[in-house]
Amino acid sequence: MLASVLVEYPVSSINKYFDYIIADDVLKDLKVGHKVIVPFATKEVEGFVIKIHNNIDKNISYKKIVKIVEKDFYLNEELLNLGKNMSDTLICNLISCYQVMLPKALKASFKTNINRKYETTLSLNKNVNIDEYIINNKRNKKEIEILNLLKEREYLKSKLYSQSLRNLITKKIVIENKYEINREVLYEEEKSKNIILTSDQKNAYNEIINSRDMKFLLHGVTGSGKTEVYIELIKSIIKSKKTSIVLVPEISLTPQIVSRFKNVFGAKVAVFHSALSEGEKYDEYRRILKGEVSLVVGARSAIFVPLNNIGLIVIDECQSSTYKQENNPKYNAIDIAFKRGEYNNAKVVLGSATPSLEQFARAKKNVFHLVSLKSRINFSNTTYEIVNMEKEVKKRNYIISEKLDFEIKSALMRKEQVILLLNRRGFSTFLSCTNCGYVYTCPNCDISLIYHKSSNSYSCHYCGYRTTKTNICPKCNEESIKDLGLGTEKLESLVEKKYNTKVLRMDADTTSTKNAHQKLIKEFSSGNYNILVGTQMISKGLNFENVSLVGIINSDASLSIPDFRSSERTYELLSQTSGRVGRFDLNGKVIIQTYNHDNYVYKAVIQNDFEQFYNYEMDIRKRLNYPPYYYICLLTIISSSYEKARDEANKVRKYLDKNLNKDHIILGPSIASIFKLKNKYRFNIMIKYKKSDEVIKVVKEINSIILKDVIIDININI
DNA sequence: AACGCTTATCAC
DNA sequence: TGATAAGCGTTC
Repeated sequence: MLASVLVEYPVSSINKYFDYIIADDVLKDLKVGHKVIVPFATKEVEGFVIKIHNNIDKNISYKKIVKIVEKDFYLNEELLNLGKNMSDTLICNLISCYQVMLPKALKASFKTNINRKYETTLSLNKNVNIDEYIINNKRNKKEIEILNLLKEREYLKSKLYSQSLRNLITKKIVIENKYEINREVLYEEEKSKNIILTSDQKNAYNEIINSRDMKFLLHGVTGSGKTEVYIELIKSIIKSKKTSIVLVPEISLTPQIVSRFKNVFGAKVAVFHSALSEGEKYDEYRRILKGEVSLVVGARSAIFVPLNNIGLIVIDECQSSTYKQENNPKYNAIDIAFKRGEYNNAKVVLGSATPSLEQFARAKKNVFHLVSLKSRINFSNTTYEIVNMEKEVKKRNYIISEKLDFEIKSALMRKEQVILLLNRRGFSTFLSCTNCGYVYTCPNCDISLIYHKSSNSYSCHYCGYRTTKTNICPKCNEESIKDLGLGTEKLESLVEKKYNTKVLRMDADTTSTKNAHQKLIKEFSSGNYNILVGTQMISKGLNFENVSLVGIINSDASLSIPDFRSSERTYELLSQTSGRVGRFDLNGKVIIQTYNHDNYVYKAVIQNDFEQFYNYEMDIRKRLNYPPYYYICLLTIISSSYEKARDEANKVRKYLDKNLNKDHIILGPSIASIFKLKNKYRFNIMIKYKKSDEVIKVVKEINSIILKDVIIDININI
């Protein structure tokens, strides 16, 4: 027999099967989906068995499979088909689709050892008369001490480890029992709070459970208690002996939410998030394989867990862009959820206070069954105010307006806490020479460098380039580099001085170490700090009882990003951030500073009116042929040579014009928004389309028409 | 991706 | 003429 093996090199030139002979001793265990080691050219590599067959080609001299990597691990039929489908629709290598499904410990490319964890306990050898041994070895006090302990009960080897113990083991007086253990994911236990659903939640639950529909959008304002509905749904799924997956954006996958599920479902839950070590992830994965798990809670890649008999998939905060993977395979976990839902006949529930336009549009067209949660639980009054910064600038208030200043002062006086949101990290946002006007840019990218005071360096947020701070202009050699613009670091020190109070900063720079995110949240909620300054990472999911004021310093930054989704993202950011106040007894205030006060986004935000925003934005999308009216495929042509990138991009455009029919709108090539990145030049071509089949067929062939050293990045359905 | 094999390039 | 670099094609 032969096995078709997909070798674990994610390269397009070997994105195909190689056949190997299956020796009899391997054949008895081998399953399709198993991982195997095979000789490949001069080396041995890992690969997946895709097919077992008997079509022998006499012209090929076959090699033999060396061995199965792990007998109890194989990709099941569902996942094998899913990977195939991903590779076809996303236009990427098949092997990378399988790799993305696995924890790192099962990937060949991950060379450090992630082993199973074992524990060794000790017990006495029952065939030896211990008392007799003790009498004969009276002088050996240490040994006798150990033996007396072991008479009572078993001990861990690590607890009693000594030379005497080693002697006892070699003499076979004491026996070692080695067994495998799981690394445990710790969580905080809650005093069992019996959840009683509100009538609103009960209705939502019933509507989902009793409906024959399979796809739902649970639209509930911030704080309307979606999680309780999820938990109730999962309970009923477990009762019917089925399993569930809950996806959460990484950022909101905090210990709070984890312990919430753990407290209800106990050992039946497996958790996947970035704070776990690879070993812990591996153990959680194997618990699923063993069938010990009926609920998986995790971020994006948890959608691929090998659960059988799935009855429910929940995607919380479904508007989040983190469900789309940025690098290959560029899958969207929500699309995968629907695929797995269909295969398993499972209900898929998207939940959000601010669903994406595409999602809400589908709900309106009854592609998704819309379920609304309207009433907020335990919410007090929140008032909104828009501050026109154009007027403030005339009063020389560049950063904090009169109104915000007043509110901060009164909140601090009442001993309440304040959150200030600024969506730019670093100290300053650009560096410029006051003498010659030179702007300090990254040598590898077409991006201005950002000054970080804490590390005293200039750094590029795109390629990671760093250089130490200097005031000398590299162009005119004058000592006249000035840092301009406002970042979280500068805001932190400014606010600290202005209000003479303790300020905590939370952004990618202060949360890069393990569990730092969690520590900072604890610090702030314990009341050690009065003001929290942060980027968008503070906008989601955090609940602080004592926060009564949220100030959004420069909401225009997010609005002016050149992307058709910038209004939508701004609406989401603002309404999510507003949800940080008034969650408990305190009345909340939200102050939004902007230079575009008459923009429709603000009007919808202060009225908390998603539908108003939706209608306005949909009208724009329709006029400009953007999603949900058209799908978008973005091609990026990348080369270290400017001319090559430009010429190949033009070539691609001509090819598309020739092969795609007139229903497609093709734009470009245009210079990418970051034209030069990591020393490579980038051109974009955008295809707007209604049906994906033809686009996929045509785009798939692009690789064969362009130069081999030019990279084409394909992003279908962005 | 990684390796071996063929072919181009250059100093002498 | 050899020695090294660059390009190319193969991997069951």
